[in-house]
Amino acid sequence: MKKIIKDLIKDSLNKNFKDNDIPLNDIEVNLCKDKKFGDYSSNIAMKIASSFNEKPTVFAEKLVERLKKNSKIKKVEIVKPGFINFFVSEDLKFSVIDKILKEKRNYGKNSTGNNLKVLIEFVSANPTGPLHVGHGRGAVFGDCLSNMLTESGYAVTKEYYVNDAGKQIDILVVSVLQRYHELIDSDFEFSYDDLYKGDYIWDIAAELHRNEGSKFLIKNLVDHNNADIDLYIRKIKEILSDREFLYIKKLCVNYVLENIRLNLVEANINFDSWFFESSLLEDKSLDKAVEFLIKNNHTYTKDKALWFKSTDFNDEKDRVLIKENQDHTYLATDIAYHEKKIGRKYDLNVNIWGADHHGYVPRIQGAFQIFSKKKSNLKILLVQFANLYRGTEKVAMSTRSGEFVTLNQLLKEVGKDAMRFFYLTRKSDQHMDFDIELAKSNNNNNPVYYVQYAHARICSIFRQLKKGKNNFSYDKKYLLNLREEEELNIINKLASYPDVILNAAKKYEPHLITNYVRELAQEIHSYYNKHQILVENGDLRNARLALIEAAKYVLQNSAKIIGIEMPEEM
RNA sequence: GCGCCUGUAGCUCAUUUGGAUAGAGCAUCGGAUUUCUAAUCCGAGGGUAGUAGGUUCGAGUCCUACCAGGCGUGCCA
Repeated sequence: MKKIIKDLIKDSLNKNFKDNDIPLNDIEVNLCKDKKFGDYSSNIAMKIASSFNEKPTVFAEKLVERLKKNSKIKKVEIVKPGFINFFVSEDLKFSVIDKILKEKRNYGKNSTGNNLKVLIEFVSANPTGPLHVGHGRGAVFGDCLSNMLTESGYAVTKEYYVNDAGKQIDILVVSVLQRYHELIDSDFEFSYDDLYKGDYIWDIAAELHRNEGSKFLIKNLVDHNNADIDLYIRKIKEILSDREFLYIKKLCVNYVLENIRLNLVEANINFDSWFFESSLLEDKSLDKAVEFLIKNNHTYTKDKALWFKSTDFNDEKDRVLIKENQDHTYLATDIAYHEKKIGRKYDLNVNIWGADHHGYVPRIQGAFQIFSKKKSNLKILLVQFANLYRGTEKVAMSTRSGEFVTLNQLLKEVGKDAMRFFYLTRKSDQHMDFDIELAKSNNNNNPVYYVQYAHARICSIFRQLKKGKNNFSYDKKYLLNLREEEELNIINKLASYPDVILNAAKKYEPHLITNYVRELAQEIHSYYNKHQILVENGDLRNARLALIEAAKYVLQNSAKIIGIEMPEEM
């Protein structure tokens, strides 16, 4: 829709103002909030009149005079201080319904992505425990963003980066080993400062015991009792063989990761790819990446540690890659991981991180730039935290106390649809409050049901139709019967859908879609309440059925992007 | 201290790359169903957009300062 008008303006500018270098992408066309200003407006005259030494209104006059006659546009008006307002012909408006009924599930798709390869990395939570609600927002955001970009013609790969090689995993292994010993001999009593103490640790220990019996019993394993955790880990590694330790580690990671994967599937999030940090060590990518940095003078040695000169890339200070004890930091493997990404030749890389990692951005962007040797095509999106509430009461969340609400608990309590919708109603860079009570309420407070109900009502009308003796038959000419204000409102809304998708994908803002679908539902409910669809007059009835059928497709299409169901009845 | 993010109705949030009269939901109050599902609709009240300046045809949106909150600022991950 917008494009048609844009093209018209472009055409006029090109023909009549040849000696200009107006970037044609700058032509802006917007939906009018107020009907009296028409359907669409452009501010182009106000923007560029000054460069022609003319008043915006005068310039607009000239521009409009020379607009090519077009049957799609009914009327063009100029309003001070220089808006050009377009009134679209009924015929063109109605054609949207025709288009939707033809395209069905494809309505709203666009090809701006041009089949470019995009890698979206998100969640990537350490496999040391179950996902909690803090991960939920980023997870749902990333998934919806993937859907949006797919809808816009990108070839999207969703990837989870698994940190299965660092110290945290060793701590997980040690935690499990201690529980394993307690399981075998109840006389054991360990302290768990700095270790993981969630119930799932027992489960993994039990699994280990189920599979291997008492094979890994360490006779003289003593409580680490606040001893340095690194020393404790090293000691256990000395007692067990490398193979044994690796075996237990794999078992732990697999257990936790499978749990995470299942949680995500329940939330309707499916990853295409799981990238393991450990693979960077196995295939020497880490060493190669570090060597490359050294060779190209991006590092220096200080205090027996190897530092990355991240200050060259607007970081506040330089960062350690290899510690004094010769262990690598997470930054080192992260850099190696991103080096790998470049080698995988994606046209665009998107990382979705929690906002608490924002300090990490310059480092990774810097490293990425070094390895890609050209303009960075890495986009790092930060998702703010969500505070969890039960009614007015804030739910405390701390990993320390082990008192965090898991994503799975949230899923069970509020359901997949409500959870996803809620997470997506706010702009991602905005802090948000997530009220569990509200999300699971079965009433009009809940926007998910509001939207789903609109769909169910439409379905219900078609069921009702089947019961009667009439059928729905469609012909474009029936549409001329749509004269009610509410009908035109819905048509306008339906017409703007592709622009919403386009815009949301361009700005990486899924909330535009949840907002849209809520607005559409509102128009549908208003219409439903005021007007009967199944009227006696056959032509009118068919026109109205065509309208709500089209609305149904748009509801379904947006629901698919949001990742929620659209039930036929409620 | 420094850096990043945020501040819009009583509450939770929108406001389409700066546009026309800043909009929804919740809550409050008043109405609507013999009719396709009332998980719905219609209406009312409610605003110095944190504060103060600046930029321009035009600012909630951009810039500066200050105030308030969140996060970051490890040889942690």
